[in-house]
Amino acid sequence: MDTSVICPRFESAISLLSQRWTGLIIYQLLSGPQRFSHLTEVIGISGRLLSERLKNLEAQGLVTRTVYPETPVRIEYELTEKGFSLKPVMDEIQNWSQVWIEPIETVETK
Amino acid sequence: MDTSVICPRFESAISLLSQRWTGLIIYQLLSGPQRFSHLTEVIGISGRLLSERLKNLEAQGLVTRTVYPETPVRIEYELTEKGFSLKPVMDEIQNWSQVWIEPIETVETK
DNA sequence: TATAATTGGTTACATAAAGTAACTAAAGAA
DNA sequence: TTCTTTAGTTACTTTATGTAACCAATTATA
Repeated sequence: MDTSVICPRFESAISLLSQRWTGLIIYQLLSGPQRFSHLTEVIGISGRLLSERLKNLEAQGLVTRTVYPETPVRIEYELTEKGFSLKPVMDEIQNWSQVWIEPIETVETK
Repeated sequence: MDTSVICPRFESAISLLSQRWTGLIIYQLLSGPQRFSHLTEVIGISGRLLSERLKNLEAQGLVTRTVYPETPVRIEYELTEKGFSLKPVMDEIQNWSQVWIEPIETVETK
């Protein structure tokens, strides 16, 4: 009987990316620090879940949260080195999608 | 106001990988055709969900299902070219995990 | 002074997805 | 006939996600 198990580190990494929205958030932050409200608009995620995901990502050291006490307050989320180093992963997903996903797949008119 | 939207093809690809277990199933099948029961054991997924995921993957052209009418019946799941071409994505996730994930990861995604 | 506007959230509740365990079909073996 | 094996399915519980209303802090406006 084959008792081999999938590499725990790989499993941990993929469980991170398997969480809904997390991949998109990281992908979006690759283009630079962004505010909470901007992320909700661009990604199409609710405040509730974005808040939860960003807290997780912060706790895992992928994202930093910076408060700028302006008026109104500005809070920016930015990838750490750990977070930014997922760029090659995102690039490969991008490459794959350009080759294998139809352009008109899942295009909605809201 | 910034009306830019994330690339629909990328979004489609990442929504595929964001589905729980899907990434692990593809990763596991990269090492060759495998049977239903073997996948459940190695991945640690229930029959119910594995069945559902494999149907999805087949419908999306990532996996093929082959019946060998032996005794007992043998059914093998195998990546198509489309499925196998996700290898570079998996490789990059693997690379990242080796660098950034602790061998004994204690951070939970709650 | 009271009201409004803006950002960055949180709360409460409904719905969808995932986890669990028992069950089934088919087909040959005992 | 009953048992075993593979490959699932069904019924039910628990968890995650979607939705919309609400809140706190801060400053501008009537």
